[in-house]
Amino acid sequence: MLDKKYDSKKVEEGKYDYWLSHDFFKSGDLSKEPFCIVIPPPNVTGKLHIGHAWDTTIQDIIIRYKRMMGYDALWLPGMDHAGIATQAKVDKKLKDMGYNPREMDREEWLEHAWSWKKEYADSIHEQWKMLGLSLDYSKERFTLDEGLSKAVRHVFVTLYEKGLIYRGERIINWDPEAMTALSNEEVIYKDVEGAFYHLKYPIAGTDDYLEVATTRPETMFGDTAVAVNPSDKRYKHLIGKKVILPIVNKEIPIVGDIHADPEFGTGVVKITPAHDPNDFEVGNRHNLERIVVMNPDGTMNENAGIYQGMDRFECREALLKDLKEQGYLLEIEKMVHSVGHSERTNVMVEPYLSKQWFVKMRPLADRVLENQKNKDTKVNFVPKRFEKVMNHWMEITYDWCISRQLWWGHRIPAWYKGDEVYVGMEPPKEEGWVQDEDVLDTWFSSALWPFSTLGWPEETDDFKRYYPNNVLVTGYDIIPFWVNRMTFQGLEFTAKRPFKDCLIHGLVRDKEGRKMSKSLGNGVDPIDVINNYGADALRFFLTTNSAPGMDLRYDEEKVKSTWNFINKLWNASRFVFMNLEGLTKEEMTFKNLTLADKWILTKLNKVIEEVKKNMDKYEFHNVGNTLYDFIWSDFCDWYIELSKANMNSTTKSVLYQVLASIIQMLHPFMPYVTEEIYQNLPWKESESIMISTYPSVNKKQIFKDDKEMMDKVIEDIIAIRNLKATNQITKEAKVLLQVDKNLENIYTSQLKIKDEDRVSEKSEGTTANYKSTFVDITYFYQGKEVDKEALSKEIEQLKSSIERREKLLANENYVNKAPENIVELDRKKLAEEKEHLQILEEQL
RNA sequence: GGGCGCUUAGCUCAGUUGGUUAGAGCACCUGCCCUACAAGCAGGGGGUCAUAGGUUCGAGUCCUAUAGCGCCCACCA
Repeated sequence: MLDKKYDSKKVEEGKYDYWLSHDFFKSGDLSKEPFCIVIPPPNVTGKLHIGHAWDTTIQDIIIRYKRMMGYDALWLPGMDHAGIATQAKVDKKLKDMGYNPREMDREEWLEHAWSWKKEYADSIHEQWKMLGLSLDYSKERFTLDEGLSKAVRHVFVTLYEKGLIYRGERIINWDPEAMTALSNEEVIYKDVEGAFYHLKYPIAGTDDYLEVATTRPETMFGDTAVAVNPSDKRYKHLIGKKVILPIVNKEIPIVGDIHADPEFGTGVVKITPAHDPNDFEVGNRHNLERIVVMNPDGTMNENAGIYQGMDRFECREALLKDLKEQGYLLEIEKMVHSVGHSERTNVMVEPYLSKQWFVKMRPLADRVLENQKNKDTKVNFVPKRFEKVMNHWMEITYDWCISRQLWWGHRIPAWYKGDEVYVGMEPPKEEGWVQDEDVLDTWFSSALWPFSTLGWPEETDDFKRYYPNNVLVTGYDIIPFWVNRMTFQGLEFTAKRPFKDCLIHGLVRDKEGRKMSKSLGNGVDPIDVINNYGADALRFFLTTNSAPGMDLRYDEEKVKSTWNFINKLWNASRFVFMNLEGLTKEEMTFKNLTLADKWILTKLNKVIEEVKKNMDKYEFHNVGNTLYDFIWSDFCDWYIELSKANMNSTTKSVLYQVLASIIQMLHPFMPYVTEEIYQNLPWKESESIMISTYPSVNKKQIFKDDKEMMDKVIEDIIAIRNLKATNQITKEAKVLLQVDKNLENIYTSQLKIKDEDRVSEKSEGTTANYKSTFVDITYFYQGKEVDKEALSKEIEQLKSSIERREKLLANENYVNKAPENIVELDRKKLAEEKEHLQILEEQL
């Protein structure tokens, strides 16, 4: 028997190990249809946050549902090495321990990184366990595993051979803190207060000068031209002449280039080809020298003359001071402009000329755009609107910088010997080749995740069986980084979409609607929530409180109310068990069903239908609301109350069936408490609820007319209770009750009418009467006259509703154009309203 | 500049191809310890669905415009 109160800790204890030890999470039953989800691999950098809890719970709901629906469900777990993020954390830890990570031997450093990985992987496993995720650990992968590394090399080599990977000197986003290149997606633009510095660049051989406006004066050591627009009348005549670069005292040409916008700034742009992507292009058009003026750590190099060794921002200050003193600084115009910051280290990104590896994106992206036109092979986004996000990215994407100057990652499979380059799966046999020091962008391996985890590039059984994955679940913020890249790599290498559906959810926000962040300190640790309310409450809260694709506010009050719901379910189960004690499968009977039995069974079957429909559409909030309402209002408030007055073996069987179905439908959302209740059923179809069969609609248990009749009886009872409450009719009141014999028990039990209070004719006191199709009830009590005002109000409302409906039905347009069932409903409703009105008027 | 989302009860949110009198949780008011549950039960109040037009027999839902809030992408010498 269950305890009096739901205790999440007690319920959850031991269950996960029980499921694990019985291999319930394992996939591989070849007699069933396969269904596969691969987990978005969390970074091995720290604790899972509440967003992970949301993301993974959605997946667990889907996979548990499919498992109960008879699929061979594989949910493949794994983690991501998370290059920059992990390396930064490991470095910090080493520094705290007193080491200088950059002076360490690469191999030695990697040992530290692997031990870090192990520690955090263990902690992530622990959190998955607490969340109750039914992951098939026998198939767990890590992005740096041998198999996945092989896939990475294979992809690199193949793309290289196809000419879709190349090495070149380009302006890339440089993170001076992590000292590595970044892709565009890893740069976050933020508005910062800066200034437009107007500088005087004297025109050689004259007393005149050009006014150049720049936000980054420290890059002037790399200036190799100034540009004006060829159509700009102010400066046209100067093209071909030279200006003298202040401080440096070097002559550089004035070139005409459309890059210079006459409307912007002064119309004169300094050109620094090694420190700006646009200037790089201008440089290419005019054959300009590229001068790098900074070191990888963001300090100025030898080209900066006396400023060498200063940090880039220090240099700016010092340089401006000198420019001012020498009369070259004309004006400081304050302005807010957006500046790129590193996603990981948050430092300002430096556009930097550097030799890196790139993926040529255009052909890969075009393939995705083409495929998305085919409804049978496209990735189906849920909600649909997110497809636009991917398509737009595919339209505007440019080459992906994939090399990273890090140690933690897949080493680039390229070897150099002098000017020769070799790219291959294995190192070249001959002596003298040196492997590229760099590793690949983390997302390069993540992009292969849906298939590399299944053994690809080998044609493994798993790959053939579980690919494409059925659904990928992730947040909309990850679409550019990951979803897009999986899609083009999937199409390129497997000729298939990586997953059929892509279910997108939003972000978890705090109670005020702010994004959760470390700096605000408003993050919520899912483990704390689990400790306070249980994993089941957290899971149900997360997955039933927002529409697909929308953000979710974390609100502890709602978690509490979820806890209340679970406690309600718990107590309803207790009630059922108290009455079912010893019920065997053989004793189950559905003979002589009462009106109430038929009503709840009909409702149950409607709920099953509704729930399945919404589960299949990933509309989990609808499932949650449907079940909440059914369990609390229909089952607890009505059926259980009704059952108390009529507890026989049929009632017991109905109680059993409804409860069993309820917990099965709730199981994907609340695995622990439903398992606990299931284990306490007097008999059960399977060892665990996890492997039981999901409820299906039983048409024989649908009794439409009885259900409608019962609905009216319920309406009556509510109205009579209302009558009693508004008139303060006490328990002692006498009752004159006329009711159909078959319904008598329902009315007397639900209205708590005792036999001794019943009278057969008019009695003393004030009277209050309620009459309907089924019942005519009069109370005789001590107190004020019935409040006729309320009755009059009700009559008025009814009259206006009747009038509205009559007008509607008199409208030929409506009757002719509206669907018949809608019109029919109005006619029926009108008849009922008229009947009701008559009854009310009699009472007045 | 381009795209997307939101605006519904005091608060947080649902509302799926247009169709009964627009729903829930929390909060609020009244009355109840009735042997599943007081973290509960019974009853109740509360919304001109951001604004203005339009389409339609019928609009919270579709179209157009406007306002406010938020997000993404691009640009920013």
